[in-house]
Order: sequence, then structure tokens, then C-alpha cells
Amino acid sequence: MTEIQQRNLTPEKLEKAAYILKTVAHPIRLGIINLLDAHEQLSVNQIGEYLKCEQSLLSHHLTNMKIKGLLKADKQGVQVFYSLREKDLIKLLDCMENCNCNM
Amino acid sequence: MTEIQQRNLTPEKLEKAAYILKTVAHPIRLGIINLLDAHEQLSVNQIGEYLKCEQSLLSHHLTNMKIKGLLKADKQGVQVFYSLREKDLIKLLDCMENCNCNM
DNA sequence: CAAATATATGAACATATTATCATATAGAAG
DNA sequence: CTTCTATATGATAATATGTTCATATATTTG
Repeated sequence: MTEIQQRNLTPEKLEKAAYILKTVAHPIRLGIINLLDAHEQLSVNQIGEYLKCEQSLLSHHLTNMKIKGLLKADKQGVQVFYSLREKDLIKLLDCMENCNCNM
Repeated sequence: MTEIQQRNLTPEKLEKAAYILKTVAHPIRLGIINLLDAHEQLSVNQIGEYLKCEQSLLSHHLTNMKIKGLLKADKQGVQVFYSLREKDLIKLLDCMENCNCNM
């Protein structure tokens, strides 16, 4: 109660961090991030094939991630190409891979 | 569909990573991790005072994090001192602080 | 042993998240 | 203009998560 914390994590920052982590904390969405790290941009169809994910469900996830600022979408004709807006998100994956968190 | 992914993230790893991230993705639980990074070990009461969190709710969160292997508990008399089992979890916080994810 | 304190637990409830399904829209091609 | 393909959307259903409250347990102290 008297000591000082190392990190400068205000309650607001904790909220924000939790919000982002929550957006990321789902196997499909992690899969999307992983793919878009390796591919720069992919269409919904391509992502669906990679992840073996049904179109509607995938679309919901993509829309969600876009709304929350994690992805950007580029419509080209009928297709929509998604890419990472926050490249740094990948660091989370590296982090998860490198840490000993039972992985 | 023909290219090779950089990362070695199998579906199982994605599941596991999502599972851990989900366990972490909550303001109170991030607060706990942050505290336990700075303090080595703290009693439930101490954590509750820091985080202004009601005892029962906090206890639920702590128990949950313990079950999922993120924390360890050390009972000393009436008190229970919690500490991080996975020190590496802290990297997630660093990661969140350093990345531009709207923080 | 009674009382006080620290923590845990379980049920009930509220809320949020995820998945599914049916349907809509928009562009391309015939 | 009809059909086909790619994607989005909205409603619903299924499931999971977070919170609260009342109560239990264990330990310490008088």
C-alpha cells in the first residue's frame, strides 16, 4: 500500500488493455492475426479457406475486429481484402509463443 | 493457400493462446498481474485494497486465475498470499504498453 | 469455546460472447 | 435483367462470463 508500482497502468489503461486483449482472445481471431501477419492482405474467402471457417461466422469476426480498430478492409470489386491495422498486435503472438504460459 | 506461415501456430496453440489471453483479458485480472509483478506476493486483502475490489469478487478472480495456472497461492495462517506462477505474463503487459494498440 | 478476521464457495442473476441460419446487398458475367 | 459469387447483416439461440449475496470454513485471539 505504500510502495510504488513499476508500471504506469492507470485504471483506464487496464480497461483499454483488457478491451484489446478480449478482442484478440479467440482462436479464430488469433488465427486471422497470424495469417495477416504472414500475408499483408487477404480476402474473406482466402482467410476462410486457411482457417476452415464458415463465411458468416468469419465475416462477423472480421467486422468486429475492424470496428475495434484492429483490422482495415479494402474493397476491390466483390472481394474485401483485410489487413492488420495494428502491426504491433503480432507482438502479442510472439509474446505468447515465447512465454512459458503452458504453451 | 500455397505460401508457408512464418509462425508455428497450430490450431491447438491458437486455442491455448486464446485461453490464456482470455484469462488475462479483464481489468481486474490485469490489475492483479500488474500488482504481482511489482510485489512478488500479496494477500487477498492487500490486493483488494489496491484494486478497490470487493472480497468475494476478488476471490473468484484469484481462484480462477489459480485454477488456470496463472497464479499460485501460499496460505500462511488465515491469510493467503498470491503470486505469479508465470512471470512471463508480465511481458503481455509490456507488450500492451509498448504497442500502439490505441493505448 | 466464543468472537473476530481472512478467505472461499455456491447459487442466482445479469450480461456478454459466440455460433447459426436465413436473408440482404453489391458487383461481375452472361 | 437474370444469375452467380463474395461478403455482410440481423435475429435468434446457445453458451460463457462476471457480479452479487448469503453463507461456509479456517485461523487466531481472548
